[in-house]
Amino acid sequence: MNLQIQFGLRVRQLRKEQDLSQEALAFKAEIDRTYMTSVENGKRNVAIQNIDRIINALEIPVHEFFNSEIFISK
Amino acid sequence: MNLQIQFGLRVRQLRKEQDLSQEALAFKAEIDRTYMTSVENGKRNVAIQNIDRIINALEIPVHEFFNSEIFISK
DNA sequence: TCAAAATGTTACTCATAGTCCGTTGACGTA
DNA sequence: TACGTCAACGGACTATGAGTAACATTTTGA
Repeated sequence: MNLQIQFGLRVRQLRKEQDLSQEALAFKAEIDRTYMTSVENGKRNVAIQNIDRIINALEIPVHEFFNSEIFISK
Repeated sequence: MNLQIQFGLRVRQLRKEQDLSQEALAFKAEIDRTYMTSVENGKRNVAIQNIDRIINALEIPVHEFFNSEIFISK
């Protein structure tokens, strides 16, 4: 389980908690809907600028985003 | 202050704490020496696979890497 | 049950991530 | 004056991420 996969899982988790569709979150983050899909599914080697956009769209501090069981189970 | 800048500062902070040169850390992370320089200086839109490599080379859990004042000062 | 909404997949272009070669300057130390 | 180490930078190059369109599939709720 690498960080790319974990990142996608965490995005999906937080998105669901906020009851947002992929499209709605993608809109907030100003990225493409299909791109968001592939990010959540761990298919993309996302760069830090897009990581930043996504985390901001999820309205959570960076350190809280990464403070999750998902990132602890190495 | 965006995540790209913050990431570079945090890498530099942890590298210094471990008394490593940029070259030594780059070697551990299996990335280019000159690339490490530009990452630390916030010049690069690093992708998550390289973020993963760098954090692993720093031998720190992901959630601890991001649990720093650097990332709190938005 | 079936239309609409949400999600997933493929395939493509183009910008840029990342590498590899080197140079320069700052800073010790002898 | 040399000498070594380290960090920053640049040019040229290749690999790959960003971004999107078109279509397929799954999920949903009435």
